[in-house]
Order: sequence, then structure tokens, then C-alpha cells
Amino acid sequence: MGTAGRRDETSTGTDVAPRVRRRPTQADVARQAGVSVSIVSAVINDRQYGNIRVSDATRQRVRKAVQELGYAPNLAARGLAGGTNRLIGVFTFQRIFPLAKEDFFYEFLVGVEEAAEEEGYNLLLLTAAKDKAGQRSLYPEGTNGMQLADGGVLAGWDESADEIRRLAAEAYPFVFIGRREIPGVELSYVAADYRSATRELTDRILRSGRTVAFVRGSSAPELVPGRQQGFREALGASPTNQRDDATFATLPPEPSLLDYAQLVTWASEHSVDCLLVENSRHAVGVDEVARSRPSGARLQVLSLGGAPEEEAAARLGGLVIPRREMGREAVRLLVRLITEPGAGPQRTTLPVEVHVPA
Amino acid sequence: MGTAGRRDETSTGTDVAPRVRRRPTQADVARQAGVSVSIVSAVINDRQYGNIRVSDATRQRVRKAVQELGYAPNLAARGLAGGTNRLIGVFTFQRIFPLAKEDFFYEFLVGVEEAAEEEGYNLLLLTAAKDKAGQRSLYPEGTNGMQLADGGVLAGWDESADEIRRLAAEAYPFVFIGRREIPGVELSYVAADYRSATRELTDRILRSGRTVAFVRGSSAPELVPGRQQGFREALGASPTNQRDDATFATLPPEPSLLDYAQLVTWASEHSVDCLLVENSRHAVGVDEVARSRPSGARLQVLSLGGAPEEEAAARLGGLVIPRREMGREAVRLLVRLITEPGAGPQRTTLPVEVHVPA
DNA sequence: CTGTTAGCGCGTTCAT
DNA sequence: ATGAACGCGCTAACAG
Repeated sequence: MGTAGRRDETSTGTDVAPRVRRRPTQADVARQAGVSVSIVSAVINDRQYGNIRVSDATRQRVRKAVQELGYAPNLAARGLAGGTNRLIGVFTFQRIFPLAKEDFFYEFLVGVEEAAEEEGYNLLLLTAAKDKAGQRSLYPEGTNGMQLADGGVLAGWDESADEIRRLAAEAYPFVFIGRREIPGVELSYVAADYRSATRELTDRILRSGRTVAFVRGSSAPELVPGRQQGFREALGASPTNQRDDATFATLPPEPSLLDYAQLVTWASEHSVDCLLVENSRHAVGVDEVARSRPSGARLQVLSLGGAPEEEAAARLGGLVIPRREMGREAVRLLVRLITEPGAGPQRTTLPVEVHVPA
Repeated sequence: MGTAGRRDETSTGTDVAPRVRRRPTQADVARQAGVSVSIVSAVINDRQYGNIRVSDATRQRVRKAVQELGYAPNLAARGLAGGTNRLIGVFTFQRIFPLAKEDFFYEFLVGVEEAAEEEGYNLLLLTAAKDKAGQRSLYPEGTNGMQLADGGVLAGWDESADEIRRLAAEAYPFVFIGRREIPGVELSYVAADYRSATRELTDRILRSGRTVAFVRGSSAPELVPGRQQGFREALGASPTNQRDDATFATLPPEPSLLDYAQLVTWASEHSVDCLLVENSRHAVGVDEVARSRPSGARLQVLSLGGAPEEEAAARLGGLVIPRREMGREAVRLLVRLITEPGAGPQRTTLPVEVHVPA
């Protein structure tokens, strides 16, 4: 039996050239062990199809053959037969690895990777997905790039809701990181409760008898409403309502030191004690400027968009966004979407920690 | 002709239940376009098998059908059939997104993503690849996890050369980031010339009449020899050879502030003017300690492992490792390996910049 | 307890 | 210019 199927190549008699050694297949193992492929498959996957029952002796022989041949299953074939490829697509409307490390996606990806590892999925980064204009697109050349994976995690700011609508219409499983509301579509997403957290933070400040202003800055649009709403709610609930002109300030998209300086001056002129800055990077910048001034020493700067791992923002305090956990949760939701096709849209809202340094 | 092949499911008459919407296949596209699958395949891959020649009109119809159906090729099927997926696998022996952002892989990945985008490849991050011990492995459960990708970029420190040998034996195209030498295998890699750079840096310091010590710290093993060699070369070439006991120091894997402090003290006791620290993070720590002491003010700390984007390390000066460019080059080499199967091992050594602040 | 066989979706050769 | 048919390696239903 060990002598069955001796030839190690499909030598047709001619052309026995030094061909590249083909990887052994289940058929090779079956031949070597003197059994059929279904037995091999059953042993390897430790499964019992229908009424298949493999004797221990056979099992041993198959295992032995596997060892001798150095057989390893072909993932592609397995995926083909199973209809799934254990791949999670990751699409960001902006570059995934931006040069500024402290940028938005990084912490999400940490969580996505962790969860994917736990769930046994590989990650497919859609980096090649660009339309003719060179913009990142879910439908480069009109075709769905995400279809390559079993499902997708999306992040970033998209200008056109159309692509997302189309994705949803195709019943393709995907989960957004960050709240997304698109009329007429039941989206799955993992959100963070910025509203409550901002409200609580503002409340605390007001209760301590100080005045506070909200500094708008460039940050992902879907985050903005929640935070401003929470801020307004706190103001409305406050017995000591603040003057309007000292309530909001806005930073340009790419603020310079001068912009920060002007903001600090503005705060001082309006007797603002505390600044709630949307963007954590800007918060750090504003704080540095403030502390460089004798007059600005009493101005407290809080970040509304810090990630738990951002050291500088953590020092300042403010909102600590659970980015990593959001990434993890997005993968979990997606896996549910993939494995339970019947399930409706999945949504999770994670709490946002309020952290004020002592 | 548009009316050919009308039925949109293989409706056998019975059982037309609300089946889960299957992903469209080439056959679906073919039916929709009123052509055969081979035509679809030819159009999609923009190829001309044997004597196949597709008319422009047909080509258009196929493209249209693809769009309408949202067709995307099945990666597994393609891989099985011997096709290519325009996918680059990325495998790191350690976690890709470590919590410490300043860690090793990040800057590499920035480059990898950039180049992949330029070359029109997507990235497959092998996150699921763990063996039973939970360790990352190229052959989890004995299978090559990279099979779906056309080739792979590897990074990180591997304990077992066996897996790499096996990968090479399979004639699977892959490129290492960082120099790798494994006996009996012709590896492709992109390296950085640490040796020359360290030598030049050391030379400069010695020429200015100062004494210098080399501080070993935890860093990727493959980088170590080059730098120490360069250092030794400079010492050997120097007319004013240094005392041996003041030449090398070693930091523990996870140094504490105390370790940094002891190092600074050591330097002071041995009249060392300048410290060459292997690990940029440690360099920053040591420098902070040194500057906090009045006596340590004259001690210069240089980093031997900084990335161009690391602000703190850049301030110190030392070696600037072109991590991003290494990532880019790795992808370029890999693409060559993929598209020109005949080509031998690809190797590039990138220059390392020496940067000493004024 | 085990063997045979039909797909999975796609690339490619050959016949038309 | 186009369609039919085969095989890639594997899973799983089915027939012994």
C-alpha cells in the first residue's frame, strides 16, 4: 500500500524536465495513503460528512501521508468550495496610513487588526480603489471593489452618499466606523456618544463657575453635530447662561501658530476660562500658545477629539474617544453581518470617557 | 440580441425561494451581455487568448453588464485557476499596528501603501495567520496564508528561518524589508546601509576630538551587525583610539528611567562626550535625562534608528532611516518579481542619511 | 466504513 | 469573432 502511486510527477513519459515541484494535493495524499480524497478531506478537517466515519487505522495512514508529503491545503480551493474567503475589506475614503501618525485612522486600525486577528479574518486594504479622477472610490471603474472581501469596514469622510447607497442596495455587508445617517438606507455602524460626553464635560465646567467656549475645527463631519449639540444642551440647562459672542470660535482647516494665538487672545478678551477644541491636534497647539503667555496661564484647553493613546491630548484632558474599541466593535458587527445574513442593521454606540486632569 | 438569455436565476421551475442573493459570476455577466464566459474573461483581463479577438461592440456590452451587475472577480477562483489578483500580501512577524505608534512597522507601511496605490495593487494584511500557539506564522495550521496574494512583503523579526525557507521553496515571490541572510536561500530584500552611515557619523564625532560610546538596545536583530560594524570601523580607523571600557554600553529590553540615568552617569564617569543609541525611543529618553542634569548638559545623544518622521529623534539627530522609501522599494521589487518570474532575487540597499543638528 | 462525483468561479485551449 | 469544454484543489452530497 505504501507502494501505491509511485510516480511523483504526472510524467507522461516525455518531457520529464526539471519542472517546478508542484505542491502536493489531497489527491496525492489519497494516493499515498491508498484511500480516496473524501477520506483525506474528512481527516484533515476532522469532520464527518453525512455518514462518513473513518477508522483509526485509516486516520493514522492519512496523517502519515500528509507528513511525508508535506501536504498543506490550498486556501484558494478551500475558499472556492466554501464560497467565502475570510477576508474583511477595509476602505477609507482618505489614505489609510497618513503621514501624520496622530491622524484619524490609526487607532481605529489598531482595533480592527486586533479583532480581525481574534476572529480569524485577514484584512484587505483597498488601496488601489481609485476612479479615473484619482479619487478613492468604492466603485473604481464602476465595479464594486469591496466585493473581493466577504464584507467591509468603512471609515473616513465621503462626499457622495451615492456609493454607499449602492453598496447597501447590493446587500453587501459593511459597517461604518462613526455614525452615518443616509436617508432611505439602514446603515450599520459603530458610533461614540459624543453628545452625552460633551454635555457632561461642559456641565462640569459651568458648575465650577467658569465660562467656556467651543472651538470648531476641521474634524470628521459626522462627529460635529453630536458635540455641538451636547455643548448647547449644557448651556441651555445652565442657570448662568453665557453671552453668545463668547460661545463659539472657529479655526481654519490648517491653522497656523498665528491662528492659535488669535484664538487665545480672543478667549482672553472675552473672559473665557476654558476652551473646548474639537480637534485634538489643534487643542495641543492652542494650549502650547496659551501657556507661553503669562496672561494665558489661567486658560484651560480641553480636547474634544483625543484618542486614548494620544499622550499630548491626554495631558490636556477632555473627551477620550475609544477609537480602538470602535475598530474592534466594527469588526465584530461585521462578522455578525457576514455569518448571519438575515440579521438587520447592526449598531453600537460606545461611551466616550470624560477626563479632566486634576 | 439583448433579449438572449432572459432568466436571471437558474430557475428550475421549483424552489424559487427568496434565496440569498448570490454574488454575480462571470456566467451572470455573460448571460446579461448575451455572450459566453470566455469573452467575459477576455474582456475583464484585457487579454487575447490564442486567437480570441473581441469586437469593440461586444467589449462595451460586457463592460456594461459588469457595471449593472456589480460584478467582481472571485479571488479564490482566480487564484485556483492560476490567475493573478493584483494583491500584495503584507506579513509582519509581530503585530502590524502596535499600540506604540512610533514602533517599527508604521513608516514602512506608509511607503508600502503609497507604492501599492501607485502600482495599482491592493494590500492583503495577514492578521489571521496564527499557529496553534497563537504566534504569528506564515504557515498557520500548515497552510500558506498568502496564497490569495500574488506575492508578499515581509517584515519583522522571525525566530524560525524554516518558514521562510519553505516559502522560498514554493517559489512564492516575496521581499523582505530589512536585510535577511538565510544560508541556502536567495532572498530578495531592501536593506539600508547602516554600516556606512554609522561609520561616517562616528568618524565625524571622532574628528571633532570627542569621545563616543555605542549604546546597544533592543532593536531588530538584523540591523545590529551593520551598525556595530560601522562603529568599529570608524574606531579602528581613528588615530586616537578609545579606551575599551568606555566604548559599549547596553540597555535592557524595556529600560526604565533609572536605566537611562545610570547610563548618563556612566557616560559622565568615563568622560564620554557623545552617545550613539541604537533605539530612537531610548535615545529620546536618555537625552531627556541628560538634559535634566547640570552635569549632563554637555552630553550629546544621537539616535541610530530614527525614522524621518519621528520628530523627537529628528531633533536629536543621528541616523535617519528611510523607512518609508524602504517600504516603497519593497513593493517595487515585489512587483518586478511578480511580473517577471524569470528574474533572480531582487536587492536594493538604500542610503541612510546622517543628520547632526547644528 | 469508504469511493465516486458534482460543483465552486475562473483562465485557457480548441473547435467553430 | 465567439462558444464549449476542461482543469485548478477542495468540500460535501451521494452511492455503495
